[in-house]
Amino acid sequence: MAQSLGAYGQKMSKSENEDGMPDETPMRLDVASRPTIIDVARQARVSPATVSNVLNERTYVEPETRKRVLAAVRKLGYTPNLRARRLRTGRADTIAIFSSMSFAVAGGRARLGFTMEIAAAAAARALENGMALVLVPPLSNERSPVHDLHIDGALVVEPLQEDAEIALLQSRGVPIVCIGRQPGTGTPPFVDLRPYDVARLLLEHLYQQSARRIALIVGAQPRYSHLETERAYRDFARERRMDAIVRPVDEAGGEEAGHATALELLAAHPELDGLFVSVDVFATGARRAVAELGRNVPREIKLATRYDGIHARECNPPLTAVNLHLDDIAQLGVELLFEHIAGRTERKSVAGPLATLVPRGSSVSGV
Amino acid sequence: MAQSLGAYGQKMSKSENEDGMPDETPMRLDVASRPTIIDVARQARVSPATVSNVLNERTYVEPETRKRVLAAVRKLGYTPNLRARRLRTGRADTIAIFSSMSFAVAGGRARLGFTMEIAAAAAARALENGMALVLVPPLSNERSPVHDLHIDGALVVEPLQEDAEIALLQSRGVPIVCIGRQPGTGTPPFVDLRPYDVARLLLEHLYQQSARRIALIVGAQPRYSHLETERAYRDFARERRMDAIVRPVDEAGGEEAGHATALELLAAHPELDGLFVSVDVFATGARRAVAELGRNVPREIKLATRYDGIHARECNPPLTAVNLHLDDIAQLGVELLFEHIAGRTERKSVAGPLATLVPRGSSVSGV
DNA sequence: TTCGCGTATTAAAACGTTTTAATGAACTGC
DNA sequence: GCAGTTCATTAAAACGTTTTAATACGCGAA
Repeated sequence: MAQSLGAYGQKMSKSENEDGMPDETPMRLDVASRPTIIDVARQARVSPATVSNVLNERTYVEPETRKRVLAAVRKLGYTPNLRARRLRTGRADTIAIFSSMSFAVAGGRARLGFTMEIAAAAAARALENGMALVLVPPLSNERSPVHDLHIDGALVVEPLQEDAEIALLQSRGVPIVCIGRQPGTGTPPFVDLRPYDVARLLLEHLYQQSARRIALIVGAQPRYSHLETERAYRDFARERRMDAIVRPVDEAGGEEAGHATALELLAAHPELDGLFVSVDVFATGARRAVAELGRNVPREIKLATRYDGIHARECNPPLTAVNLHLDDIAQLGVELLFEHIAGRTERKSVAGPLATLVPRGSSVSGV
Repeated sequence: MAQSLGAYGQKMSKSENEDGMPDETPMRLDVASRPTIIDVARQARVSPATVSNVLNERTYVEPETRKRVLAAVRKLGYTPNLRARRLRTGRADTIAIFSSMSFAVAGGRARLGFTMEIAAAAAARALENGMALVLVPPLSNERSPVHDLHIDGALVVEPLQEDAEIALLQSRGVPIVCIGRQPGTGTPPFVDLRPYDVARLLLEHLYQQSARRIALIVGAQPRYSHLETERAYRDFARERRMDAIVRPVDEAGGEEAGHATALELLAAHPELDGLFVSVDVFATGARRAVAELGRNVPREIKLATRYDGIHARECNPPLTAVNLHLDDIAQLGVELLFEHIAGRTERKSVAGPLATLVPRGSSVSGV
């Protein structure tokens, strides 16, 4: 049993009960300042520590005491001051999302869709767990204000092999989870987008649609998805005894680069009947090139891309792609990040859900 | 002149100078904990208050003292602990961006582009001013964690007339700036997207391309842009002695609703030769409907939409639209918000930049 | 010499939590 | 009936700043 009514009870009965005369507590004349944990403690005739213990479920507290505290919390409409809590605990209740591709620059609009789709889902997930998600544009100058951002962890979308953001975050000891593995060694934990499987899925589909001479147009940057896509393609080509024809293209070139590359490719290899263009902006450019050359899609040439974003859907004909289930991916990423923030660092990676094929008019007739 | 070397100087010379024997300061064995303002003060032989004054330029401090402090800051690599600063000052160094349309749900993808384009630009702007931008998905349940988000201000994108988010924020006294005016009375400060001018611009363009019977498909939700678009259209029709044909469509219907509405509209009014579809997803649906009816675009029917997002660009033919200069809009919004946060609440609105026409194949032949 | 007086600096309070160590009541077992 | 234990609760310290009120110094005037 609890011994009852210490100093707090005493003070309490003097200053807060029904008598109209608050004694030492100065009258609250100031504008609606929020009640503090001390106000709650007074109201419930316990110490601030007990209130804290009730709210954070850190210690066993007598059911009756707990009830008094909760009643006081409700009555006063108390919500803890996050700034104070953060100072004390050192937490930030915030995670950030980084994209190694510029959020706003041209060509990046495609990526913008990808990153932002993840960001939106991650924001929802984070908020459900009482964390805010902040958007971090790429650091421009050396001495960027990003440096004194206070975050508990970071999500990094499809990082490059030598990623400046990641290096910076690691040097600050900030837990990181990548959406898509970082190439190279010492990679941070990540959600596996399974780019190899995705590429195989799309290639098998093209083959099944009777494409027999398939070329690959892929991003030139050292991202895991690009590297694995190429590996999957080469494996596929070897198994099918198909010439491997690969064109790496700088991502910054955008649709125009895809267009130019496809033109060159089809001139050099008129026999092609399939094009796997793994970056969606390249794919819309390639589709335009095919049209200009008077080749029918999908009858003469079948096209497929990876990310089923707006580019793929709005193309004409719409592009066969895969649904990567980015909202699930984002959720997995946030959960993994929370684990690492909490110090449970066992899981180094999580496999994303199986991507599902979305067959469209660019590879299937009459869809 | 400053009197020199009080207690801080004394302590200093004992514990920190070249002698290898730190006296009372316990040896720092713990892992790289960041230097505090007290460490800096010791190093510079001043009080923490002086360091604070130097860094915040709040008081005149003797040039020499200032120099010592700055040197100490550099030497120790001191950066202020934001959590402590925020507790003391009550600031959050954070703004949020709200969209009244779901970030993630289907149909909202269109809006996702719009909101996210603004969010990306706003994030960059905010960060330059030492503020973080957090993404806030729409509040789902009554008791959402959004409630205890700590922010200094909020950006709200194209709010509805009775906007739950805005009501909540206002009740908490959070400064708000809307991107696009809120309909009704008591509207928060806003960046004017000038929807009337935008609509006029597009209608004049269609007219100039010799469309003479133009109908309007517009969002049914009470957003300022929809209301003003309709007003502009009616004014335009009256001036040109044209029948006003308006179809309000629920935004949630997405492309399919646009498609259905256009079919109905063209059946009821076969004489139409122009369609102003102000919501981009509706527009792609409408374009599909026109194609199914065997009417040529742009020869027989000219199409235009408002937001030049990916939908408009990837349509076939691409849709005539306007460049709203969302990055500039975002910048203006952030600046206006900062003013209001700082208490300078004179400016109630800012006019956005003039939208510029982007003529495309949906209204101009051979573009 | 003394008495203000302006001023650069500082001591100490305050912000509102969480956490650690202490308290003291009740209970157990001898 | 007393030492030892358990356990609910609490006092007080701590987190690292900013801000307010006080301090001590130099200087000019009386």
